[in-house]
Amino acid sequence: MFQAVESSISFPKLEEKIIQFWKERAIYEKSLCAREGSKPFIFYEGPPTANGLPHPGHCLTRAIKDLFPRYKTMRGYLCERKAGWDTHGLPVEVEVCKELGIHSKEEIESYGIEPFIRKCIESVFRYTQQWEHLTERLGFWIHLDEAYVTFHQSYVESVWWALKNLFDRGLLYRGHKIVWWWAQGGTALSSGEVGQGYREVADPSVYVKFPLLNDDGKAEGPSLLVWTTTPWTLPSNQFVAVHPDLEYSLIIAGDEDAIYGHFWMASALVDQLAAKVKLKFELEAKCSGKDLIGKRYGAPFYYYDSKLGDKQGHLKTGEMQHIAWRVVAADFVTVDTGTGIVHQAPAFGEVDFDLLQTEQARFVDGEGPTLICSVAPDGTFTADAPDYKGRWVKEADRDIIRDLKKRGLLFHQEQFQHDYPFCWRAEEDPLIQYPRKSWFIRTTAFKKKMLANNSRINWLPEHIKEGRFGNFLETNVDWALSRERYWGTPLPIWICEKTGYAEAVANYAELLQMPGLQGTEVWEQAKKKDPALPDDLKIHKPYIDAVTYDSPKAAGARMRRVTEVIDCWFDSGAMPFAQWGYPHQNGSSEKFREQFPADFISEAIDQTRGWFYSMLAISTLLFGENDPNDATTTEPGTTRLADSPLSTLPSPLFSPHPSPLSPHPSFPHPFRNCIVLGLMLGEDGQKMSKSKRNYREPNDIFDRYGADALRWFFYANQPPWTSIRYSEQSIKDCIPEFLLRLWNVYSFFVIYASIDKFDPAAEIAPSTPLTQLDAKVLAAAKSYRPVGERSELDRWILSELNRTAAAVVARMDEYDNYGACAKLTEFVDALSNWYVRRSRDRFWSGGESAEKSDAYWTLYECLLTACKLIAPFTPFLAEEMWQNLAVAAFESSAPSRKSLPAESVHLCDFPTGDSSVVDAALSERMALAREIVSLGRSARMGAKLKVRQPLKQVEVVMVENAHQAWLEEHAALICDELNVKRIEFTAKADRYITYSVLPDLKRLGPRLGKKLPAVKKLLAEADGGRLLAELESTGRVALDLPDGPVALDKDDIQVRLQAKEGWAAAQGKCCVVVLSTELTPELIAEGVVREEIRVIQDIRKEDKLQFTDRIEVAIISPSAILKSCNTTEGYTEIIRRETLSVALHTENLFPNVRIRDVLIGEHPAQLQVKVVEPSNKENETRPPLER
RNA sequence: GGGCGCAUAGCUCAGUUGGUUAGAGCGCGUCCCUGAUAAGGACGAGGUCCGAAGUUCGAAUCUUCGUGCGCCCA
Repeated sequence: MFQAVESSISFPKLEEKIIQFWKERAIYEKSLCAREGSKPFIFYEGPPTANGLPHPGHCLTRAIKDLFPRYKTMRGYLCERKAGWDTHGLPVEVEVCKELGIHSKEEIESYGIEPFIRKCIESVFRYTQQWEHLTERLGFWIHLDEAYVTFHQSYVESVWWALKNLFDRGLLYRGHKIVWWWAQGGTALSSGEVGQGYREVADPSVYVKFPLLNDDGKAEGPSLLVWTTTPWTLPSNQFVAVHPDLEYSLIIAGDEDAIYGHFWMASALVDQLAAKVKLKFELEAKCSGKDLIGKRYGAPFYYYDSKLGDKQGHLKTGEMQHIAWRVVAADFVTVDTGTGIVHQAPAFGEVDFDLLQTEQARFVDGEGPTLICSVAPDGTFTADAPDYKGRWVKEADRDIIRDLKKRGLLFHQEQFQHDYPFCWRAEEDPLIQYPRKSWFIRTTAFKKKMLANNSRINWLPEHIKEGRFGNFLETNVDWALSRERYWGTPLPIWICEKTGYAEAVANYAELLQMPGLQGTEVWEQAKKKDPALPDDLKIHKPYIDAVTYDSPKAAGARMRRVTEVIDCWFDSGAMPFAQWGYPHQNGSSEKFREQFPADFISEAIDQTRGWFYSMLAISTLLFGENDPNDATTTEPGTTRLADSPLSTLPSPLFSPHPSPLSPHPSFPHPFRNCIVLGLMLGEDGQKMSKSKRNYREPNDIFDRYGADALRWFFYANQPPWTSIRYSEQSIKDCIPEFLLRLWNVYSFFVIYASIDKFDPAAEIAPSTPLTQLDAKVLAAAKSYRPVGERSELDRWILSELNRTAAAVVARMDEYDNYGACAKLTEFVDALSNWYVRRSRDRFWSGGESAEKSDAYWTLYECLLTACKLIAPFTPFLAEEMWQNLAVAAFESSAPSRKSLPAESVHLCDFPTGDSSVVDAALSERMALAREIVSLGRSARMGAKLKVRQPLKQVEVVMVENAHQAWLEEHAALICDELNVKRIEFTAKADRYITYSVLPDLKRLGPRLGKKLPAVKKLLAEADGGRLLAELESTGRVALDLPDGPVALDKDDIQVRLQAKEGWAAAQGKCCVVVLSTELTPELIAEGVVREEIRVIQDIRKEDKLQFTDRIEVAIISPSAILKSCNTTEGYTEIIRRETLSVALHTENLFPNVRIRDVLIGEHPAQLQVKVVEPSNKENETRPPLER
């Protein structure tokens, strides 16, 4: 038997109970064991950082990550879920700095790297507990206790292995990178930090003349006019850039008194500049940008002139060319601002630097231009620029401009408003772009492969593939890997202090084997001093920096580790193999091979250039693809300047550490399907932020509404990739809309099943295997009839059930949770608002009948299947229902049974739908019946006729009569729902309606084209009835258009019905429903009887009577109709039966019973209700009286 | 500044390959039904489908431009 269902349900409480149940019974573990040996479904967890508190956005990610593994597990796959934590990186350091009240690198160093790093470890796990609690509370099943952690030695060594592989293949090299540099703090800022610091400022903007040189190197003729907002970069000028396809003009600028300039500039900007400087610009000549390329000009400052002014180098083509102060071509030159001639100082701009590299590549090695930089890392001029030595660059702007003016090079000067980044930690410090030595991964050499890999990934939404992610790969630049920081995976490269020879080390053990090893005692002593020090720290800074060994290249020289750590995105991107400690951990090769690549990952869209990229790049570089024809090529201009002597690129298939993945896996890897989630915004549409308090703490949501409500909100309210606005109301609404509606059906079932002692256990033989408790199992029950023998309503809902299951499976297999949820919502609505509603009489009927037991078996099956269907979505509710409907139902008979229903719904197989039970025609017909009912109600509304008032008849006019016969057979159902005596289907009903004939535009559009509007007009104006008659007799409708006749057949047109005025009628898409409004005394009396029943039932409820309590009723009224109803045998019998009254008194009131003044319809009455058999145990469990 | 995305009812969001009267839920209003009852249903009001131009017989849907917002990158 079933356990009684609480009348008021608290989902949060229920969920806490279920969590305990899962834990005690180890259900998650069992769900894995049950699938041992099955096909794997591979999931990767993108590691979150636990040094901040989780917010609702994290719930979304975790909810989606939970859904598909649960679903796939129920579909029979083995889906292991290994958690992970991202622990390195700048955000951690920033948190610690905040805590310590410091922020510069110097302050960190004076605090001490060793204690600083220990603080980092503490910080990383500060909120672990909250994260773990959230994970559990949300119902996200994942192995937290086996989580991979990016700072663990095993993990770091996997990263080292990967880096050594890349290094040995020449893919990891040293070069320069232009970074946003905080000169005062001596630190590069990450792009996120730079982005925070933009503000609008006015900077000096100068137009400067660079005189062109003739063949003798003399400045005689015109100049080039360049524009810049950073005068301090002019001393480091190396080139100017023009666009080869733009038109340039040679201008003489002056007024009546003098000529102020003779220069080239882009033609498109001439008028604008002339207006600005209020001078007359006389056009002397025009040329194309191409014609300027290669021309030499005089450097704006002399500082490097003596060394480089006349210096030439050999081009790779064999010719000679000057290496500096030359016009070069560049696509990035525009005519938006400035002069179309762009000053290039490669030290202080990324595009400028790229251009320098392109130039370098044209020259023979060693003969090309090198970087000019007259600024020191602290942002002051070096001795290279003696006039300004030691002065802060921004502060020197004014004097630089003055100097240019003095030398006649300044053409114009103004203030320029633009956005410029400042340091977020020191608001007054502007950032400058500055070159730093950096280590790079040569990802550009794998661009084609990454694109090929990407093209085979199933991205959701699809536009990510060609859009954001594809574009990002197209503009790929080498990955700047190193960070001049402290808390991160140390770059495992040791360099000979004498020769510069470098080598990579794959793991700690390998390092310990190195000749002449020294420095490990630093770690050992620290550990001795503090045994609590985690061993994983020994391969971190500062300990690892102390480890040195003999150089193989120079006797007596030491190999020392480079000081940098690496970008923490490399850590997380290495997780496909690093999570197993591959290749050094025992068994890691097998594990890696088995769990690679992932079938499914999901993160938010901000991970496009983060985790999604780092995973794809690392996997593509390390594991490639088994395609011998796919040679890699280096794209010109995209590689960085390499300091390392490795200039030739070995094939990526070559590896000194052969991969155990042999042959190399096919693309895509390391992930096949990726759901890119939208960002979750706060209640106000802004980014969620703690200080704005525009969202609620996850725990608070769980306590108020429950995890199922939150999950359903995520899955069912919108496709997961739209940005979701946190909406408390929407989460709340999920409860009545879905959870509670299903719960009500479930509770209805249990209430009636208990009253009627519907007991599946008593009917199914002990030997029957019960595990799945699906239709096949239920069929073994004694009173279970084959679906085909049941009523239409039963067949219909079972058809809907199986159709829904098939549809949900189809959607979920395509990772479309939103579509799947829509199907589930539709089914629960059908079950609740039509099946149960229409079956209520059968459940309420007394005694036993085949129809009643059909209703139980049907609803039972629907609920059992539904709780499996919703299990991945709302796992708690599903479990609660299963525990009662399946587990508790068979508990009492358990000892005698061979098998029991699955211990948990999450151990069940996911229903896929039985197509033999699906009846599409029936679905269509029932939908029609529902529409007729809906229209009937609408017509009643219009005529102000309450549903409780019975009517004589309803007439239904149909557009098509295809389903008429079926509807006639089910007239009773419609009559009952509409409370009418008779239903009539009318083919021709010119009395009630007019016909209009509409063209089928989809069909006729391509055929008729421009004639269509005329056809539309003719049909609209014509008499629909006449056209239909013509169609019926001739099979077609002939129309005379101005440009010739057109014939339409039956398929070309659609018929619409329109109810005429004056009838209680309502029209829908395919029919019109007309009510008969005539009321006879009998109908009125019946209406009164129904009113009276409702009033008595209300009182029963109000008095909290048991369902089965018998009552006596006394009613006294001056109303003749009421009196007559209450004394007419036929009516009193109905009243007594429906209200379980043993007697209906109309003469006297009872003494000592509450008298109620009520309105029965519009008839006043005094009414009393008295229980005749007080409720007791025996009474409660007794079935209702024979009624 | 560049790339990508979004913009539909008061709110949260759907809208399949272009097709006739653009939908759902909530909220609001008017009612109804009711022993599933702190549910359920019907009806109504509420729309410049962000704006402009274009393609087309026909545009919320396709194209171009613009505006606003978000993310990523500068």
